[in-house]
Parts: sequence; structure tokens; C-alpha cells
Amino acid sequence: MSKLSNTEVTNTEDESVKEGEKMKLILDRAKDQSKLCPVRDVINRISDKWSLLSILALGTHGTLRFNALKKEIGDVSQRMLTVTLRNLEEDGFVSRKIYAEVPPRVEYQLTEMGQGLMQQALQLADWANNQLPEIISSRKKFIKN
Amino acid sequence: MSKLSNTEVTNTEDESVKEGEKMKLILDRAKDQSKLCPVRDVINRISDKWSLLSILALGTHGTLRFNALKKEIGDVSQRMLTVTLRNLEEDGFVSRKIYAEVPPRVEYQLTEMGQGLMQQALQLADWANNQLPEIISSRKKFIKN
DNA sequence: ACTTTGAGTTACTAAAAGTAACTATTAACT
DNA sequence: AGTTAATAGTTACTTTTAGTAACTCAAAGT
Repeated sequence: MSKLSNTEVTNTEDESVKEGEKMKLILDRAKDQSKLCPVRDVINRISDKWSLLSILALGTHGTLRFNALKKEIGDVSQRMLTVTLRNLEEDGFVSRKIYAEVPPRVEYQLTEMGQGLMQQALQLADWANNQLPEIISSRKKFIKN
Repeated sequence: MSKLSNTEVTNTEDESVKEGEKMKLILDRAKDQSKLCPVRDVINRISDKWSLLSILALGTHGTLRFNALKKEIGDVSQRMLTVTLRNLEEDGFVSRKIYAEVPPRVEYQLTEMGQGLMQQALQLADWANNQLPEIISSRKKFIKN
């Protein structure tokens, strides 16, 4: 089935580290609250209302200034866009270039890693799109019962 | 009803619908708040603190009773696990079987679609794992400046 | 001297996530 | 008979997070 990684996860070793093994490791990590879990981390980052939208918008446009991005997304407030972009910047998904002008100009774009994240998001989105009918029908049934 | 097309991700059509096109459609959908967006939907569902963990736990164990799942996850409260499972059930990612016994027995397991979601999650997790060093170093730098 | 512009902050309110303590049911134990 | 134990939840409450509206700053245009 689906190739499990796009960036050559596994090493010199053979492919015998299978899904099951990997899954176990990931689960263990997720369960252990003491060390940081990349799954949770990434999920947490993109799980708010605006991160994915920002990433997708930047992905489609290449470079956008703050207000252009804001307009592109449509209904995000200034504060939330700022917060979102700071978070994405902190993790290295977007870069932020400030030009010392007045009025200020700030340009945002995806980093390479950000583009990778977008790829991931798109895959998920694609899958989600395909599942949508089933999800919707499941919800309808659930409400009935 | 029967599973409709969850293994059927990519269809009979040629591959000529490329990323760019797909991306645009997805973005448009995401931006239009009036119709439901599967990306947001799925992201929202798995973005809370416990959904992914539940899915991964069920994925590794096949079937689990409520308390077994609770123990497996470790630090989730009863209420949050209930809420999480209801949400996952509502969307058709997990199934819930109640046995009329005393004390009650309720068994949870992933549906086929739930397994698909887990695959998606694992891919994301795998990618995230690979990016972790870069994310961490990015965070360190960010704090400094 | 007053308004506009871009990219934010600040101070606040609404909503969501999370916790601790309670319930229902019946079998088993004392 | 009364108490306890087990499972799968609820209810009532508190803490966190998301979100909004109004403000700031510096220079240029009118």
C-alpha cells in the first residue's frame, strides 16, 4: 500500500522495519508525555483554525504580504493571523521578511519544510475529500440513533 | 451499509489532475465557510488531545474495551475519552459494540475508514519524526531572536 | 493638522478542553 | 440485609485557548 515516507526514513537497513514496528514506536512516544512527540507537535500546530489555511494560501501564491494573506484567507482577524504566522515561523514552516519601509512591508512564504508540510496536508486533504460522503452519511446515522 | 470506496482513493481517471489543481480546489473549499470542508473536518477531528492517540491505540490492539483503552492511553480522563470516542464514532472512524451485561462491556475498534485515517496519521507522524530535528532547531533560534 | 496605510498590540469576551466527583446496575462478599 | 466492587459513563465546575474590537506607530499625501 502507501509508501510510508517520502523522505527516505529508513536507513541502510532493509525494509523489515514494518508498519507495526514504526507504529509502536510512535505510539510509545505519543503516550510518554515527558518527551515531546512530533506527531502531537505537528498535529497541534496545524490543528487550529488558520494554520492549514495559511499554509495552503502561501503554497498557492508563493509569497504574500500580511494583508494580502489576510485577504486571501478571508475571515481571519489580524490578531489570529499574527499568532498563526508566528507559530508557523517558530517551527520553521514559514519565513518572514521585514522591509524597513513606511508603511511597513512584511513578506511571508513557505520554507522548504513548510512545503513538505503542505504536501502532507494535501495528502490528508485528498484522502479526506474521498471519505467525505462516508463521513457525512455516518454523521446522519449517528444523529438519528 | 457497505464500505463505499475507501480503498478506492484514486480512480479510473488519468493522473493529469495535478497537485496544483487539486490544491486550488481544496483551498477554495477551505475558504468557503458556508460549505463544509473535509480538510478542516478531518483535521479538527484528529486535532484534539486524544483522538489520534485513541486511533493509534485501537490500531495496534484491534479491539479494546473502554477501560482497557483508557489504561492504554494512560492519562486521559473518563469524560474526555468518552467525548473523543463519541466524536470518532459519529464520523465513522470507530465502531462501538455494547454487550448487555453487568458490569457493562463496550468494545471499540477501528472501522475500515478509521484504519485509513490511521494510515494517514502514520504518514504524517513519520514525516513529522523526520522533521523533528529541524523543527527543534528552528524553535531554539526563534526564542533567541 | 488630519487622514491613510500596513502590520501589528492590548485588553477584553466567548468557547472549548479538561478535572473531580457523582450515578446506575448487579454480582459477590460479610 | 447491607456493603463493596466493577464498568462505562454524566454533571457541575475550572482552566485554557480562540476570537473580537479598538488602539498604536511612523511617514506621506491633501
